[in-house]
Amino acid sequence: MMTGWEDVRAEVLRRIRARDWAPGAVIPGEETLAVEFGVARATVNRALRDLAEAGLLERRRKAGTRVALLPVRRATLDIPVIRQEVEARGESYGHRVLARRMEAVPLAVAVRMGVAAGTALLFLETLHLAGGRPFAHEVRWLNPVVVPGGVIPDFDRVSANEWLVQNIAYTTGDIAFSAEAASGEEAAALGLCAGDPVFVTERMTWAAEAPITFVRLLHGPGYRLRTML
Amino acid sequence: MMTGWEDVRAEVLRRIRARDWAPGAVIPGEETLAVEFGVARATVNRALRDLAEAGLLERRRKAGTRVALLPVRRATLDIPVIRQEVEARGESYGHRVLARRMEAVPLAVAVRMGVAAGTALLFLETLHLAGGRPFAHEVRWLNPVVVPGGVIPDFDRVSANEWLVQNIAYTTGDIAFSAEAASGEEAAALGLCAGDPVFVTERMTWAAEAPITFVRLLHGPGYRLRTML
DNA sequence: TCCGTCATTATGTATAGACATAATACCGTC
DNA sequence: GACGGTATTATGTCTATACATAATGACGGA
Repeated sequence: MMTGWEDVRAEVLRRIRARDWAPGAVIPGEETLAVEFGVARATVNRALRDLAEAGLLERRRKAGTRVALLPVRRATLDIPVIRQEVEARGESYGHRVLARRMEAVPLAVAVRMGVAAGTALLFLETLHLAGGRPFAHEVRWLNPVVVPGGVIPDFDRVSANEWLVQNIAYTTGDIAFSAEAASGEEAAALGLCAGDPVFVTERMTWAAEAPITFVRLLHGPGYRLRTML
Repeated sequence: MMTGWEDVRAEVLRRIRARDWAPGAVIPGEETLAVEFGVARATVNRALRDLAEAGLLERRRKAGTRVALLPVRRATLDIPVIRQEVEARGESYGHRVLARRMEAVPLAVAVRMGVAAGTALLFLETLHLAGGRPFAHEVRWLNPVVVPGGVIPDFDRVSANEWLVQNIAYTTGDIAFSAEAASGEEAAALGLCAGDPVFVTERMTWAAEAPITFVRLLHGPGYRLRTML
């Protein structure tokens, strides 16, 4: 029975997979489908919109809805706070602040953050532990200007990661992942050998056009970032 | 003026960021907000649902809507066909099939694919080129059973990646990313030295409970997987 | 033939009203 | 006080209708 927008979505998806509707072809309009399925147009709209958001349909006003020719698969990644990530593995979380000082940002970071080269920002180096063993190495530049009240904690009790999520949360930003060879210092911190491959996450965070923080997070071998399609 | 669900979403987001509504706190109900904003409840619902999908609100029937305590940031990754990815960089795409044969799957792959150990699947090894230079090295096991008509092309003209998207598309699956050291063979294919860090993408694809394909994709240094928050 | 204008059309969104559902909170019983 | 059933309630969804918007395609003038 076709009672709900998820049923409509399932049936539309079935027809796409079964090639009843060929890739690139225009599918019937919402009104037509609504009549066929015996539901309101709004219900069909909800179903088709959902499939369009997933990248399987392409919709344009007046032009209609067509099956995506080369569907770009869209995966959603959850970016948890590191403590949660560790605890989700059933291990105990801990962290050690290795460095915390005001420092002139290197050029590469200044460019990424959109601040003048040589600007002094708070530099933080932290080691995240899972079950007492190194889990991730974090290097962070934090813009002290944007902190409400101007009071920045020492991050001994709450990691910068978690403190930021709770205090400057609801921001925008971008993330990039890559593989690199660990430098001598990085390797030492993570208990690896220099040159070992590390999984690098670089994240830039903004709040209302103001740069908040730039983080570079290193995970040793064995780390996997997972998601469902 | 509060005329559309995006305006409602913007205002709610503003209040969350401004801490008018504290993290963890219950916000007013849909009906209340609808009256306050002068819109229908369905409009408020659309806005709040959108923010909940983004991970900023948590909604439960009867319990109401509350501001997420530790908002898990949700990033959406687009997984394009490799040819598109290369062409988007302004480089010309090409690929070479290095191996194509029926082969018993290794245990690790059999487990991941959910087939009996030793099952013979189609083994493919491909090198993807960008501007004539190695871009990615692909190792793939493909289940020939699921191919419509049973006819599998030689993938000389169209890469398996693209052929699958067009022919067995609209599937489910999962992806994992990691950093590894290149083996001698892998390094040779990509023009690297053994032990160099490579960015590894492993993807398992299913269609209606049947395993379709397992791919292991290696990108050399310099590759970055990017997304917006 | 080319080009700008305008009617057409499919999707996008808003609305009021209704019922469904899940989960809490309350209340009575033991 | 502990327990279990039930009323209450906020969200989830559907419907019918209406208008908004964008983009196409047809038409007509230069």
